[in-house]
Amino acid sequence: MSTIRHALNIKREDDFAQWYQEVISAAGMAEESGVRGCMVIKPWGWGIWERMQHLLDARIKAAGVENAYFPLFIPLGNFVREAAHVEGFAKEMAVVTHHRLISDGKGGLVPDPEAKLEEPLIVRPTSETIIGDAMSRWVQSWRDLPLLLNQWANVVRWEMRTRMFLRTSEFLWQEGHTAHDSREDAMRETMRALEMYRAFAEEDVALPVIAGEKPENERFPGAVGTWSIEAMMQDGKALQAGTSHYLGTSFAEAANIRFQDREGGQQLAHTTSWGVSTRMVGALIMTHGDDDGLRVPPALAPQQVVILPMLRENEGDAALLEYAQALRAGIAAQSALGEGVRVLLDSKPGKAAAKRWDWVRKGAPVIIEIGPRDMESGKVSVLRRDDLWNADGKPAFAVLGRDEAIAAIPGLLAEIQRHLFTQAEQRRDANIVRGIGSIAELDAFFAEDKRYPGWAEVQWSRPSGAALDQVVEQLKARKLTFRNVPLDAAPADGPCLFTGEQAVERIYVARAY
RNA sequence: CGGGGAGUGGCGCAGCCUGGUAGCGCAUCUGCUUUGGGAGCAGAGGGUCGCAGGUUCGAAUCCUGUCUCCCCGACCA
Repeated sequence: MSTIRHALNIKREDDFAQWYQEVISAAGMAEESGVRGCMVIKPWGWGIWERMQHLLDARIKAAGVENAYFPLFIPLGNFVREAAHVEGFAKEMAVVTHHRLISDGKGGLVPDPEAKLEEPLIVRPTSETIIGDAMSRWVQSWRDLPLLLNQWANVVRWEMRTRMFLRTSEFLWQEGHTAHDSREDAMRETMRALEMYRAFAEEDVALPVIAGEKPENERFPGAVGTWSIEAMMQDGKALQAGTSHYLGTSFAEAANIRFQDREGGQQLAHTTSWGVSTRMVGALIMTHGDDDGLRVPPALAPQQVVILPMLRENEGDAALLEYAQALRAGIAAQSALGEGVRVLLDSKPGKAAAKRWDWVRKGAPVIIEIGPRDMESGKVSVLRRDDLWNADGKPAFAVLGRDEAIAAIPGLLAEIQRHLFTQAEQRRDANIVRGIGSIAELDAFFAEDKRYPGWAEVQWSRPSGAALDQVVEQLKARKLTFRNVPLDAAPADGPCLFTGEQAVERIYVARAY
């Protein structure tokens, strides 16, 4: 019944996976690189990641954490010291074995057998070991603690199955690494990072998340405890959007991070690590994207307002451009969401009506079109990307006076930011089921033909070891996973869904990326 | 890494079975027309058919290998 002609050729409900790729391509975010699992991030995708970096970096620094940079290559011997950690990553490691190429005599190049490295270098999959090595030198006394470090870097994990932004062989992230003089202080930092991620996701990415503890089987290799923020995508699947780990003293033991305490004794430091990656861009797409492309929350939009003058390639253009430039200057002088408004006057050749759809696909929050008639009457036509269509299937332009529009921009951007969040939050909350009392009810909720199964919050007795493995197998047979134990859940008040014993807490069950 | 599918101008595809020096739509460029909204008509440019071998007088097409992508599993942020 819809007369809307969407900006994309594929709808979410027809093929969510294809739609996801179409958004990335149509919005000019990234493309294939020819190297397995690696992507070229194009300016619009990079601009969004840069905004994420900027906002998250400010939060990291505000917590007193300092940025540093550690090498991409890690000596193999350095890496092997923490057993569980190594076992977790060994099967997906890229290894450098040579430092020179020679001609193969057939016009090609091969690694020079004479130039074999004595000790292979691994390409970092994460930097606990190499940062731990530095920490062991930097930490001598209790006065050196806490040591709070972060680095922005690329890492490589040789993944079997890759998807742009969600799981690439090389990805970009920040990894925080901290060392503390006590379990309590390290735990405080672990939870601080988790809360920082929750605030970043919800306030900046407009991504509603559930912060909680991962079950034992989902812990980071070598960690004592792992916490995550989990977000629901538009196909109902869960996506882990950030993690924070309390590593206990095992990494300190492996790297020999010891300090002299106030009484003169030697103690092992307690360490943490926490990270958010380019995967967050994938979360943004699958949360805010629609059948017209991406919708970028204003806080993350490289350009928040795009002005499109309706140029005619005639003598009237100069006056129209002047009118548009005055609008641009007026908007640029405004502040929204705590920063100067980022506004672009797109005066490249081409019809405004055609260029409009490019910016719709990119998801610029506000698009303003100006024609000669607008100019004559001192008006502009404003289009909100988060609310694109009128009931009649036409773009929902609002015609405002130019000064009126300039004054309205800060409030409009804040409203779009809020609207994207509440829209996602309502969709998520509408698709969480509580009070599931049996496996049969769980199966019914996740029935195959249901397009949008969402999540189930169930009560459980927190089994461990083999008992947990058994439950995990039960879920795996249903393509389900445990997500996390939410920090703010109601106390358990019934039997465990899996063991029948008294439940001790609530945990989310969902399909996951 | 196992099973399935696919790589042909920027994008989407046809041609392959039955070998004979490449085609369509969109996009691009030029001209004319149009001009408050995703323009119309005409013309033009652009591809050694993923890569490497092989069969053949001749390979996008047949054979072998290899790389990359997509879907489903196993694995993982």
